[in-house]
Amino acid sequence: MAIDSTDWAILAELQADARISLTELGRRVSLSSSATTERVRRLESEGVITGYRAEVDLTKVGYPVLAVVRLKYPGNKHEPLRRLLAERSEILECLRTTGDDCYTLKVAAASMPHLEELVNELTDFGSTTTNLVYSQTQSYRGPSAPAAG
Amino acid sequence: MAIDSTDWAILAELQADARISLTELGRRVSLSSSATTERVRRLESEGVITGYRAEVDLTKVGYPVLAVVRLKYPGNKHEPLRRLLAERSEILECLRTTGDDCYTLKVAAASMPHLEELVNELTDFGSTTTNLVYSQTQSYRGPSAPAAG
DNA sequence: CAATCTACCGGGGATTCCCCGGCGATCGGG
DNA sequence: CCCGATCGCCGGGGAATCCCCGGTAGATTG
Repeated sequence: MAIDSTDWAILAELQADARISLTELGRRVSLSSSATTERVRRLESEGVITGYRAEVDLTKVGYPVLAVVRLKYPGNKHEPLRRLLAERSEILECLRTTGDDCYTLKVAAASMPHLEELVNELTDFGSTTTNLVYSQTQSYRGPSAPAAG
Repeated sequence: MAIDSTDWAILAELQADARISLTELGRRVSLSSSATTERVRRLESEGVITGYRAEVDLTKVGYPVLAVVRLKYPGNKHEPLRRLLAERSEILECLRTTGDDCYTLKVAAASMPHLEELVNELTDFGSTTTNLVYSQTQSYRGPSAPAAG
């Protein structure tokens, strides 16, 4: 259950490159491949590692427009919204938060008309605030080991 | 350069599970392993696939508090902020956007005092708006193939 | 039609994965 | 102290996979 420094090293390596072999991973964290395999399997089965994802350049696959949309949704019926999220793969991320704007979404669109269409669909649920993203100063990264203890 | 439906199938599989073997990937997209390998290498070298990341459960590694922080930063000196982003691994994501709040950050903290400390550091740069995240309705996903054309 | 290019397939040696037994350290009880 | 149990780790061997090679079918060009 507890995560020691070796586990953190494994997590760091797999967050940097999830496709290295278990042999290479073991080499980097100074462990045999079988011990490494055992630890990775444990981290997976305990739900510490929830999956391995390829990271795709949105611009190169035809979604050059990235926006943050905040949704103020006064109602209480969240099912239709969930359905929209499932249908619309352009909605990359949806966080339900405290505060006035109860949802914060990250949306990828192929063009401004496409973005407009997406925002229109969201506006059915409440008032929206849309901000275009200039750049991703810090591309997504996962957690790393705490400084001490 | 162009991305056909087979490429999209490969991207979908690798976004679902980036650690499957190239043989298995080829099986799923109905291609030989060598043709699959060639396509994956091309997607990597052209920058379509930018990397492979393990996805980690933040709560299970000691960061149960997730927040969206918007930063209104009137100045023009972005270097100190970039340095903070590099130092502070708790800042998972940082988007520079249009609008009044020119940065939107996603922050993971071990506790409320820890979050307070992080927000304090950000407040050095400008006024902040912090929203705690209840739940991640849509966990992060990448793009998928457009409906038609 | 010949030459060329592209995308694909199949093969074989090197590498890796996966499951097994065994070793050393730690811990609690006799 | 000694024993038995447990845990994490190591090493080994067969099976699967990776990686690089040549070869083939279809499209394009001259």
